[in-house]
Amino acid sequence: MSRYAPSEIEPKWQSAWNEAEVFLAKRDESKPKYYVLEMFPYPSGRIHIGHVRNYTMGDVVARFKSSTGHNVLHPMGWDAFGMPAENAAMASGGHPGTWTYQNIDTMRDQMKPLGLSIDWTREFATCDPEYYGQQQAMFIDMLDKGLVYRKNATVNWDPVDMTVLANEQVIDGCGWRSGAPVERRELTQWFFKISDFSEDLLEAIDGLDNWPEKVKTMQRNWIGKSRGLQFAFSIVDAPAHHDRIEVYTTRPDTLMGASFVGISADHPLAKELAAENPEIAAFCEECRKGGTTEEAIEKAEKLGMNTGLTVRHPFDTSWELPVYIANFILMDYGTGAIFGCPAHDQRDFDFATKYGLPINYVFEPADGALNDKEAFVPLKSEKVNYIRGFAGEEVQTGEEGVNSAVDFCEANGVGHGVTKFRLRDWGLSRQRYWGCPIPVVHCEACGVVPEKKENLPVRLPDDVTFDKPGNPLDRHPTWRDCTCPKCGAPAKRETDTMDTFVDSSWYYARFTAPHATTPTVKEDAEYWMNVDQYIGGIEHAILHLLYSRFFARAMNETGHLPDKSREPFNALFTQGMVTHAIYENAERKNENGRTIYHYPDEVEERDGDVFVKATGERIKVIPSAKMSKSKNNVVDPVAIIQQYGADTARWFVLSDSPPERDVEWTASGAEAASKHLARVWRLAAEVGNAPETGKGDEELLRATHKAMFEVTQGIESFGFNTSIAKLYGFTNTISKSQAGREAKRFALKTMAQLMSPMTPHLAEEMWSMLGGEGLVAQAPWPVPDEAMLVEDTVTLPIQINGKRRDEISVPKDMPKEEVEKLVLENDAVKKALDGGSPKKLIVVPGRIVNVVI
RNA sequence: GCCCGCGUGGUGGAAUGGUAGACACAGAGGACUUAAAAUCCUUAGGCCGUAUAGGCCGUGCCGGUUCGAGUCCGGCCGCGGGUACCA
Repeated sequence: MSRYAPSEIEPKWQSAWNEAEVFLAKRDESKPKYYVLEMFPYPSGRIHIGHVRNYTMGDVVARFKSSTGHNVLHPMGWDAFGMPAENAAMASGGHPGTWTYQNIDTMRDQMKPLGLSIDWTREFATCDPEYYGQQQAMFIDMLDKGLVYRKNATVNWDPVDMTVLANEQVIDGCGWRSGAPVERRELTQWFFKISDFSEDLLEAIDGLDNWPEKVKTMQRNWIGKSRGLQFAFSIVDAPAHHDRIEVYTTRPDTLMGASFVGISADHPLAKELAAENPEIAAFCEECRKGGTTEEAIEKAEKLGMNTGLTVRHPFDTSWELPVYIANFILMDYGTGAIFGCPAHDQRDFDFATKYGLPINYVFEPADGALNDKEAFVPLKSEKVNYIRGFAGEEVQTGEEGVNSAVDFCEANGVGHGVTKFRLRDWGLSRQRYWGCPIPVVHCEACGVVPEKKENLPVRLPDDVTFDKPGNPLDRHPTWRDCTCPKCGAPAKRETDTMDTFVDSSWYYARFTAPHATTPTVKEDAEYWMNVDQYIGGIEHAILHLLYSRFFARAMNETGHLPDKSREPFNALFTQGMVTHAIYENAERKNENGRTIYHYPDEVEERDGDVFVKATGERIKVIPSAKMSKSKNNVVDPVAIIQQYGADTARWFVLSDSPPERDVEWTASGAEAASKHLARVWRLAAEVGNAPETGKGDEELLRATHKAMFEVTQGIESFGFNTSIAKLYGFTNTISKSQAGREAKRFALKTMAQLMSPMTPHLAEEMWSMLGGEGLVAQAPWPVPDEAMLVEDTVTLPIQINGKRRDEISVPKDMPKEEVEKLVLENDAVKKALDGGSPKKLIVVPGRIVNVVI
């Protein structure tokens, strides 16, 4: 072979690894274990470049850890339940399962050529009955422990299709298929009691030392611990059943600025009033319009209706406040009722302005004047001057004001201080087919009864159709029919399936014993857990990671995970997303009136405008968005792999952009990556041409040790792009070096090792060409000799008043005084001083000198 | 709306509070070649300048802290992610 030929060497080394079972993970108490996990993919159909980036990063870590003496577990599986499979079945017939397993086969075939160091014997899909049956077993254990319960919750209801919609299926407040305005409707649903763990989940964040600060901040805010006051307003001329309205407030210090009380349209009082008053009933209906997302509710126009009722202010019974029903108050949070203080809350301010309610300022800036055109909402940590305060100092922080107000109210019999969390219980019911069936039975006599464990898995039926909207399990002629596990009487199965977040909340634990007949196996979980390095997208910062943290706790309490695994991920790295422009057809919609999106390779650019190649239709380009199948802006890496090889693709996705940052995908550069790898290969192939000994052996040796140090540092800190930059530099050094054969051979063998996590096939090829022993994948990582890293002289830049003017070269450990002397003799410095002496002379040893004049 | 990020040459980006632009892409110029491909070399933030002299400006915008700010603090602007049924 006379040139770099990835299509020949890549399959060759992949077989060599397979034969040597290099990536097979076996328990081995003699070595420290290391569990690397990348968030498993949804089998959407084809891998995209974001997958390549994600899994290559994990592979670099896995291979690096393996060569530093760790027993590595690096598995792969499929997050296989979910809506797209049902959508595909609706769009083109067929069964979601067939679609899913075909996608998995395709994607596995696309991934394997990448040469990832994965133990494929542990592969599973969450839609395998073997997996979801164990999930059902855990559900039953959690039900026994009181961690699961049923209550009412709101869903998006499509009144035309008579079906529940996912938030994604609500577009501009309307159902995606019917186009009808969506309503919020209550349904009895299953919940996990994640709120039992609010405090624990919050406090334990402090211990997550190797998690990104931003993720921890987001989780803290999401859990949202707040201290406030819960108290009741008594109602004037109270209707039957309701003499008081219980409210919760985080700002009791603003009680003297209250100007109205607002209740949710789903509040029991609102419902009672609606029953007698058609106008109120109509308004409550109006409030239920629109989707369930926080965003939709927050952004919707704030509407209220005066109920005609009034309540007494707790401090002054002659002061009456009107009671409004308002569309922005959620029954799910707090008590479903608030008091409004327009002076210090912008939303309340807008509401008060709209409905002509008074605005009474409670405090003003400690220095400066109020602007009464808007609410005054300072940080809670900021000192303010209370002009209508009732507890604590006149000038105090908002936080102090709140605490004094709670104490005062408690002392005066107005409610009590309570701690609340924003975090709500996790609703896991889905009215859909393609998910894990909730293993319970509804019996007329016994009520809700869990299925017997020996009857698990409760399998999804295969004979289902998707020609009608709604849940096929509900329509199935016989699947629901069963007998009560308790009394044996005829009963009906639950038709709700589980949220797919349940599937992904414990897969990391299942990988430690993927084919066991219990959810986990004690010894395996004990050995392999926790995940030492978890890698995934920042888009999962809250939901997936929080649910997983909860689930690990629940599994611990039901005996499926050891105590140490209550926090399952020791270290987390959130890689950036690969983004790409979205190409929206500007001239045409599809038959349902929906926007048409085009794939990147379907369009072309002409004179600054973008057109569809086939039809010439104009395209509206929406720049830089997360790659998403529904927007068709995914880039297929298979062509790159076929043209240049896996190593080029791997090298390319790691180089240039820092792993944590989003990257806008551009295809230019793959060619250059390939050229570079060919150059490195050539250097290795030509090493024999070098003379026996040469000039610069010592220099090359030093450069080699420096490369070991710098590349290792990059890998350890997830700076793969900088590691690669150093490898480019090292390549240039070798290429220019006049050193002899042995020095070059050593440099290139080191190069092979340092490149092996990123371009493992090329590394093996070089290793074997250069006479390396065994597989480079199993060779120990090169460790630099500290003595070779020390530089004798350093270049010190000289700044004058903070601007670089000159530089001097001095021995590395020259004392400060001598450096100062040298600096004062420097021409540029002398010229600037003009005979005078400097105001200040700053010498930072080994770094910089600054002369202040 | 709210929470969390990000913003540096034509482009991707580098830079423990210490020489801004490493390393690369695209570009320009050159060598080799009958030619091309491949390869190698040189060059490059902007402005002024005959300039490898010298000077000024420069990390989204405005201000602050510091001997020194891309980096820390405050306020804006723009973009991205999440917002509990997309995964």
